[in-house]
Amino acid sequence: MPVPEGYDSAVVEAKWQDRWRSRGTNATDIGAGADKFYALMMFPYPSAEGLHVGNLFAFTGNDIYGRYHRMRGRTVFEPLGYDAFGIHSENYALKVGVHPSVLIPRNIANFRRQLEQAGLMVDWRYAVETTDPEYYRWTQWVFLQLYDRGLAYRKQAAVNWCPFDKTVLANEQVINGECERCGSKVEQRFLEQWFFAISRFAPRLLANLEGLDWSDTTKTAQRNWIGKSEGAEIRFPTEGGDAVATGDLAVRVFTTRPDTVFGATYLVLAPEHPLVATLTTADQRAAVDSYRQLTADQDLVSRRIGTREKTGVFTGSFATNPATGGRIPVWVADYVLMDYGTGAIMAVPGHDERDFAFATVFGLPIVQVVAPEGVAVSAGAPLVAAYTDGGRLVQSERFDGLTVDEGKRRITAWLADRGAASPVENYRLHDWCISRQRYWGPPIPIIYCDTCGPVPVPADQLPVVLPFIADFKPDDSGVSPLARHEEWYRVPCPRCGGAGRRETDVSDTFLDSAWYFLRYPSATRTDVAFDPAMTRRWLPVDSYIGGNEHAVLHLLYARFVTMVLHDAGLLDFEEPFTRFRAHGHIVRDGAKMSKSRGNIVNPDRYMTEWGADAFRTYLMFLGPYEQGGDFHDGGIAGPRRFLDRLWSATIASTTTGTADARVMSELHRTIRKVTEDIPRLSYNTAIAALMAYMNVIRSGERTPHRAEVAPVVQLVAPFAPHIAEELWERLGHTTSVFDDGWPSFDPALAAEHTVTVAVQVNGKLRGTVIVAPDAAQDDVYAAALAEPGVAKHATATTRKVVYVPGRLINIVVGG
RNA sequence: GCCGGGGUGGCGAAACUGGUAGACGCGAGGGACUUAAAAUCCCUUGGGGGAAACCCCGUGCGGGUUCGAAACCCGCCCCUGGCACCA
Repeated sequence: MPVPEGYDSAVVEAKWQDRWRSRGTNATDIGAGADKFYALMMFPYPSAEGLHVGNLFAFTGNDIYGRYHRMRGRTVFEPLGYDAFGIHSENYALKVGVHPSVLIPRNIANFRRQLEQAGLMVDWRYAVETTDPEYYRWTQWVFLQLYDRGLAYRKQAAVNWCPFDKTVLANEQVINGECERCGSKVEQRFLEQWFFAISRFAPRLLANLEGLDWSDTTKTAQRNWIGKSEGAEIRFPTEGGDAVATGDLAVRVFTTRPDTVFGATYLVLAPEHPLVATLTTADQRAAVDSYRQLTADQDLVSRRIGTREKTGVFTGSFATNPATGGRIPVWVADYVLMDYGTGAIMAVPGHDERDFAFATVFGLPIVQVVAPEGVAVSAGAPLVAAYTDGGRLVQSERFDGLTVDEGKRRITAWLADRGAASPVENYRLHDWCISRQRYWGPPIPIIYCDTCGPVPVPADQLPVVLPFIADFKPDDSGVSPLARHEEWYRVPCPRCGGAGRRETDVSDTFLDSAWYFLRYPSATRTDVAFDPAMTRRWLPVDSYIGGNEHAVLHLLYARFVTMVLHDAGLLDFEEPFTRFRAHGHIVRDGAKMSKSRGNIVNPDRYMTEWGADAFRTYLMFLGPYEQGGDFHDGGIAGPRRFLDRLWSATIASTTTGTADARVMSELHRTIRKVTEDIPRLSYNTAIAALMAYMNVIRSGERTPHRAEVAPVVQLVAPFAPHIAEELWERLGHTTSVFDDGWPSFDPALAAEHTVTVAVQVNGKLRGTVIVAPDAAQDDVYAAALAEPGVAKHATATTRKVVYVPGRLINIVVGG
């Protein structure tokens, strides 16, 4: 075999990246091409550290999928952009003392360089940057679409407040109840903030999941997050406090266990519950007020994750249990949350762990009303713990003996007849707070006017440009950074022309990413957010790939925004992502690769040393794409050697004579394997099959025939696009390998002529026989017994024979 | 605590729908080529026993179902990601 010219990845990759640019190979004709395929990848946050191996792993997997579909004849659109607003950029900018408007373009340029070096098939003409006013103008427009439909509203909500820095903190900036920057104790403050009414869409968001081709883990995560629970709302009339009562003084509680109402021995209201003030008696007022003050002062993080020790106070008033008619006390405790259900519960300490703990601390009565099947309960027997399992009702008067499920139905119906209850479905999903008291985000397009109230900025006045503020650090003034920019802050009211003030909050980054996939095909349009025709053509997204850390928030918000725009008549579909697959994560030293863990690896070095193609192939070979893999420097030599072999085999291949029939049969099996593995994202096994085939065509240092290697160049192309282009050209083609189709396999050629059948005796492997794939059981049985190793063990009478054609024969002998 | 994902050679992993466990790669050992080295190529490589033929053991642990289990069922242990008083 002649010594072939070596494979110089640097030269090949530079050459083809140039060619792709000059020939527009990666540009999609989004207005024309047939059989569209929108291959979307979650866009990255362009960090200052640059692209890391984890990003590249994710992008490469999407790129392979996109390139594969292109080779199969579809018009593939693979756009990419940058999610560059948000607290990460802002905090980093503060840390290094460079303004984010300077930092971000620099980071984006670096990302772009790295992404191009990696050989992604991205059509950069449609790149989007969320920080570009031409983009966030439409983010603001999306806000107004929600506002116009009554889906954006303001309400008081708690934020973490640092009294020293005089600023709002995100939950992750609160460490052990203290400000991460100055260490002072963080408090709760109530601010008017903007919310999107996503909870109204909870039933639809849940129901639509059914029809989506998404990773099961992601769907499960969304279902849990939406958190539907069925139960009843039950009214407990109260006697009121001392004050002369007006209005309805009944406490409405939500419960999933109406069957246990006979065991409800007290009520608990959340500290923020509106009835607390009315129900509190003069005797208890001081205690209740100070308890409410205490919970109000606590920061959100401690309130949420804080100790599970139960605290609370008695209001002094009583309610009537509508089932027993008994008089039960009404308490206030922070273990009841105002923003779930009705903000009040009926406490059943016998059958709820939290209520049990509370009742134990405060000496409240505990009554057992459910007992395990067949267990008798005497009224006085104390429970040592809450009994939360199923069983039959006891001490529940006429309902005794019913199962828990029957009890739920019958008791709810019984109470409903008397106007004391109604069946209710409750959702855990909360409305989406989009206000951020920050600088680095798109301003919320609202102007406050003393006479007109909040007025939306008219669409033709968008964007509300984020003003340049050199010093955007929070200061002692206690106002949002944007409020300090006087010329920007003071504007005339769009409605009456009077004095107005701009909203100084910016919106959540999740809003930027909740619609970016709609923007890509229309990224070049300055007159609309998304062009109707282009949107009909390209959406919904055919394949969306991203990290499962966005399984709930981002994916849910994107679905919500799409649903709203659909209802507004702006989109003709209501689910944006037909198919979604979560990729795994690259692990290093036993932990997910992430900035916070400080174990990130910059891919530049590897791409320079081994080539982008080898590095891409290596990353995909590490492990199953949907599970991720373990990054270790050593392994990359294997994929690189594979490409070296592919190179030399292709260069040296001959056109004289004919291809070896057995090699060709193996080739067709390999084509089949790779063709089946790529759509399943089983990239590691596809690569393994290609490597195994290379071992076959080169075994015994034979010179392969061109027909044996040419299809391999095509099969490798999605993984290692540069070398594939180069070899394809050297094979005499003038068009891109990505426009020359995908090899098809011939099932007849791929079929095996003989198969090795495992022979077991009593389940233990005792030999193998080589037979035709469709050999009859009797023939295989005879052949098996002719094997000495088998005959030796199969001496007793054969009782049974199990034959799996092409696989195995198991001879069961003896008695 | 709850909900996912996982546990297979020295290492990363493979195994279709229950059918020869360890494909493919890394590393390691041996050999060829070379003055030598690198590169490349070939062979070996789960553990134990045996001169060999061959035998036994082996997919986190303990049971079970089955002709047959890495895969299914029951009960545990460990690692990992997310959620977190959701009534």
